[in-house]
Formats: sequence, structure tokens, C-alpha cells
Amino acid sequence: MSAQPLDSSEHRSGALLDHLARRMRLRSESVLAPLGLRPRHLVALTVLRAGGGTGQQALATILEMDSTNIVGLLNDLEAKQLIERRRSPEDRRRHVVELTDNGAKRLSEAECALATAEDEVLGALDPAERETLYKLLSRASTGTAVNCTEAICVADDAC
Amino acid sequence: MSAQPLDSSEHRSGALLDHLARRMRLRSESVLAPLGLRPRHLVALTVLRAGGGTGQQALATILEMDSTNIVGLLNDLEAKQLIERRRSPEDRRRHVVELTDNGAKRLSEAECALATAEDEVLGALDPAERETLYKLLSRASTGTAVNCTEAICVADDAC
DNA sequence: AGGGATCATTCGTGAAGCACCAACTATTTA
DNA sequence: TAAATAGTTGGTGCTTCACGAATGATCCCT
Repeated sequence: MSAQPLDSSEHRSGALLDHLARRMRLRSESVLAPLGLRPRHLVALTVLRAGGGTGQQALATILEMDSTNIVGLLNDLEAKQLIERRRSPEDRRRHVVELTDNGAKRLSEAECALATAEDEVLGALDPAERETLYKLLSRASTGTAVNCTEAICVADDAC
Repeated sequence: MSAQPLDSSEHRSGALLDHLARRMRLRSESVLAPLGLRPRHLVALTVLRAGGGTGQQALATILEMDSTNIVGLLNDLEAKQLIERRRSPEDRRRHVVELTDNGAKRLSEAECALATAEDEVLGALDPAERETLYKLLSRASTGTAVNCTEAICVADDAC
């Protein structure tokens, strides 16, 4: 414990994260509407793509949403055939949730459509910086998913 | 295998941003409650610290909130004496919003209190990576806001 | 000076997200 | 068999937030 003895940097990213996420979400909504998706759906799909084959409860934990609300979310996605619920053979109580091919395709389309939104929000960052940002966010959200043990650490361009 | 055969960067940070912001916000709420603040207050304070002396309308633009809702937000902060509204001498219709000393202090306290929350959410990143993340987020959030005449020139610590 | 636009404010309304509770089914486990 | 677990459904209530309407103060233009 006691991992923060002294901190020369008071730099907390929380508020900035909140701020940028909001700005992104506002733009995403209008961009995603024609695709029949909402930002939260994208989040779920993204998580599923990163670590598919999870039960709904695990998903609830990852997304930190109430399990009862997960159901509705997945109902939406299943109705659009973007995900599939299959009973786990090991534990037949469990519904294993996985992205369908259609879902993966739609997710890609959505991400593509988000390019302009991202341009507006992350306009101050050049492509390399955005990629760095993506990698950091990705690592933070999955904890491990990204293999790539390469010391990427480009990022030093600033400062 | 080939890691990324398709488009070099389909990598959209939107969903990840949303996801992490949510996780951070959930933790922030409980941490901030004893301080009488909520995540959105922190966002506002952070923005004000970065580019103080803005009118409320400009603030509404930056935060992308409706101006009528900004009022309530600022009322909260003013009631706690974390900000001050002063009439602009140039345009007396305008209320120039600025962080008070008390507000800056409280913001620092809050950020300090958020350390554990951030540890939980960004646990997969080491300090250097977190600093990189902070810098990227910071640049992104101040870089594209409203290029109005402001040009506050934050120029915070070091670097 | 008059008229229109702008800033801030207040109030109200309605939609949406979400946490929470309760009850139910199917299945596993002790 | 009894208890625990995974999912589902339905309902309730709180909070956030966008949007509209009305007001007072002030600026700017003619």
C-alpha cells in the first residue's frame, strides 16, 4: 500500500477524461443515430470485441453497470443481431455473449463514422499522439489485452 | 497473424474514453461527496483553472452544456465560494467567472483525494504513462475548445 | 432616444440513464 | 432437498440534461 509517497504532479486525468468523453459522446450520438446505435452500445461492443465470450455478469462488472440494465442493453444488440447469447456448455445457467460477424462489421463501420467526431474532439493531437492515446486508453480499460510488449512509449514528443 | 492487417488506424478512442470516464466518475462521486463536490463540478473547476476569466457563455461552449444549466452549476460553486462572478468592466452584461483561492485549494484537495480512484481505473499504467495520458488529454481539451480571442496560455508547471 | 441583439438568470417540462428492489425461471452445487 | 447463482422482467424513483419561455440589464446601431 501507500503507493503515493509524494507527488510532484497533481495531475489527475479524471476531469479531463470526463470532459473529453462528454464532448465525444455528444458528437457520437448524432453520428451513430443513422446506424441505430448509441454511444453506450459502442462501449459494450468494444468491450466485447476486446474480450469476447464473457458472461453477462462479467460484462456488468466490466462496464460497472447494474446487471438488470445490462439485459436491456444486450436485448437491443441482439435484436440487431450484433451479438449472440449462447448458453455455456459448462454452466448452462450462463449466457456467453459474443460479437457476431455482423456485429464486428457494424462496429467497424461505426468507428469509421466516428472519424470526423474524433477529429473535432482530438483535433489538437496528431495521428501519432492519437495512436498513443488509444494504446494508453486501451491498456487502461482492459488491463492486459494489448499484447505488443514493445516499449512503445513514443509520446515523448511532447515535453 | 499480422497484428493489424486492415487500416492502420481504425483505432477510435471514443468508446474507450467513454468507458474509462464512466469508471472514473463512479469512483469519483463517492470520493468527492465528503468535499461537497460532484464530478461535473470538478470538470468546471478544472476548465476554469486552465482558462480562467471566461464569461459564462464561453464556458457553456467549452463544456458544451446549455447555458441555462451552467447557471445552476455556477450557483453551486459560488455558494461554496469556489468561484467568483464579477461583472466585466468592458461589457457589463458579462459575468467573468474565476476561480477563487479557496476554489483552487479545494480543487487541489479534490485531485489529491482522487488519487486512489485513479489508481483503480488507471492501474494498468505506470506513472510515466499516466503523465503522458494527462498531457495528451490536457492538450486535447484545451486545444480545440473555442479559439475565440481568449488564448489564455496556460503554461502550467515545468515542461 | 429608440429598437434590436446579447448575457445572465429563473422556472418549468420532458426525455433519458441508471440504480435499486422484488419476483420468477433454469441450473448448479452442497 | 435446499441453497446459491445467472439471467430475465417489471416497476419505482432519482438525477442529469436539453429545450422553451419570460425577465432585467446592457450594448450597439441608426
